[in-house]
Amino acid sequence: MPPKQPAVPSVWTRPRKEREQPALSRGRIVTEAVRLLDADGIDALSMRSLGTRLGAGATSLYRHVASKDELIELAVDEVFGELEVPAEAGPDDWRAALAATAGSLRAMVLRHPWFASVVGQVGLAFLGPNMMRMSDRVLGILGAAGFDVTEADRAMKALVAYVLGMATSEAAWLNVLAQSGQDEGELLRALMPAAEQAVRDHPHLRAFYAAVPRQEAQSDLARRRDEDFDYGLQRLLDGLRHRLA
Amino acid sequence: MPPKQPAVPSVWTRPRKEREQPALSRGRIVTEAVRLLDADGIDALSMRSLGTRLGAGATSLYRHVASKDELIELAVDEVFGELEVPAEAGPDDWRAALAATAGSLRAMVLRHPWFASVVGQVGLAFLGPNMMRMSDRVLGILGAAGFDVTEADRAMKALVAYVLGMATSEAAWLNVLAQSGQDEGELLRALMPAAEQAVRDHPHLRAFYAAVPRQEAQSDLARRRDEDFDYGLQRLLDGLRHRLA
DNA sequence: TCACTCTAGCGAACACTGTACGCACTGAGC
DNA sequence: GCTCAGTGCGTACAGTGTTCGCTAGAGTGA
Repeated sequence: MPPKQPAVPSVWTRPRKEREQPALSRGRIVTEAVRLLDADGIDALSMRSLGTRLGAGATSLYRHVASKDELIELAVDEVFGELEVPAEAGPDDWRAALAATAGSLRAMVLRHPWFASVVGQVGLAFLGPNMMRMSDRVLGILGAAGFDVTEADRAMKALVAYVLGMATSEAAWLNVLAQSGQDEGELLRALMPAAEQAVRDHPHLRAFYAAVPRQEAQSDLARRRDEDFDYGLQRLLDGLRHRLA
Repeated sequence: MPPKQPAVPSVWTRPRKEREQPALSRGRIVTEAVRLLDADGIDALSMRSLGTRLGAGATSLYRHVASKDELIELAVDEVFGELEVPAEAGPDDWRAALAATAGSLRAMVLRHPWFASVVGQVGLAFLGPNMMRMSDRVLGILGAAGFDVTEADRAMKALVAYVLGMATSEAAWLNVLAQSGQDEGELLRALMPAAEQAVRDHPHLRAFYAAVPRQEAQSDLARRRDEDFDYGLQRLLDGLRHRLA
């Protein structure tokens, strides 16, 4: 047994585990889970690893969280809190407002690459408060643009599906990239021979591969991804505008 | 200890494991994996459960497959083999061809609901032969429609992103539905009170909820999903056509 | 026929996983 | 002081993916 604490503990010699508040809480757990996921990816998240990060045992977490699946749902909604959606828009700037929303959503996914690997499991069936807030705003923007209720809902679903689909595949590529430990250009060049081999019997794919420049700086690769994303987004917005006219 | 086998085994009492051919093969493993996934979902797929289904031990699989992740990638590409893409199309029917492709892709995902939960992990970084075949054809259709190489690639990415995003969220909902064991209408009605509660502070969401009919037959629910999917698809195709004009 | 190599399959083992259960402790209210 | 609810944790269980070294048989060449 260690000796008893002095009656008046100094700031330097206070008990290591200062039990100020309940110490563990849903909020703290979820925040730390997101931190862990961001840093080390989905495979690194285990109840034990998260517990030790919080200075707690693994099973203590279950007092605040029903299961690992629920924890992940909470982490997903936590991340949705970062989303920036214009509070409202008029019939003239709905397009800009939606584009900004889409950009913010994509950036959110790319900031948290693990998001891609769980979005399919948790689906959007789980309706966290943050996600509801953003849905409501997007519906508002579309309503102000002139869409009726059910069409606004469909337009929103389409936008979200496009952005998540696009960002998901980007994030999956970034995950591969991170695990390879290589530079993006290096990795691309390393994969090139296999790709050229596989593409031999596919004329259109081959034509595309032939057209893409062989050596590109990192910034060019990133810009190309931005353009890829923007292209489809603009086509979808064009289609929606055409619907209004 | 069970008694030894008789010296001359009859047809009825021959060793259970008749070793005809190599018995295990990459192909057989992948096919059975897809069957298992379709029947019992992603959580039911373990190397041991798959092994026993094939009348083999878990570790035997590793002679034919490098890891569980690789197995899943193979299963994904196997499923891509079901995709039906028109071999070619002219400048007048590219839109119909793309719509058919999109429908086939969506149907494929819904036939294999586990697909949604792995598509984010494996991404589209993995380029299996079946997926390359379909990419090549889609690029061909878009090229014939009048898009240049890089724009065709962007259009294809957008289409696939939209369809997968949409189908993924549908499949996730279907997964929840299947696990609940309830009828879709029942489950919706069961969730309604919580949804109305959560929606209280969100006027636009509330308006949408108010507009959706309370009691719908299963066929109506399915038709509504089809329409949701079609709406975004048509908007995207509109945007692409507008780009050509 | 023998000896040799090669390979598919397997059993045991390892390091982990998510989670159920019951005990220990703490602080609040009476 | 006593009770009681709530918080944390140690142990345990059933299961995971994967490694390693063994076995039994097929194929090959002499």
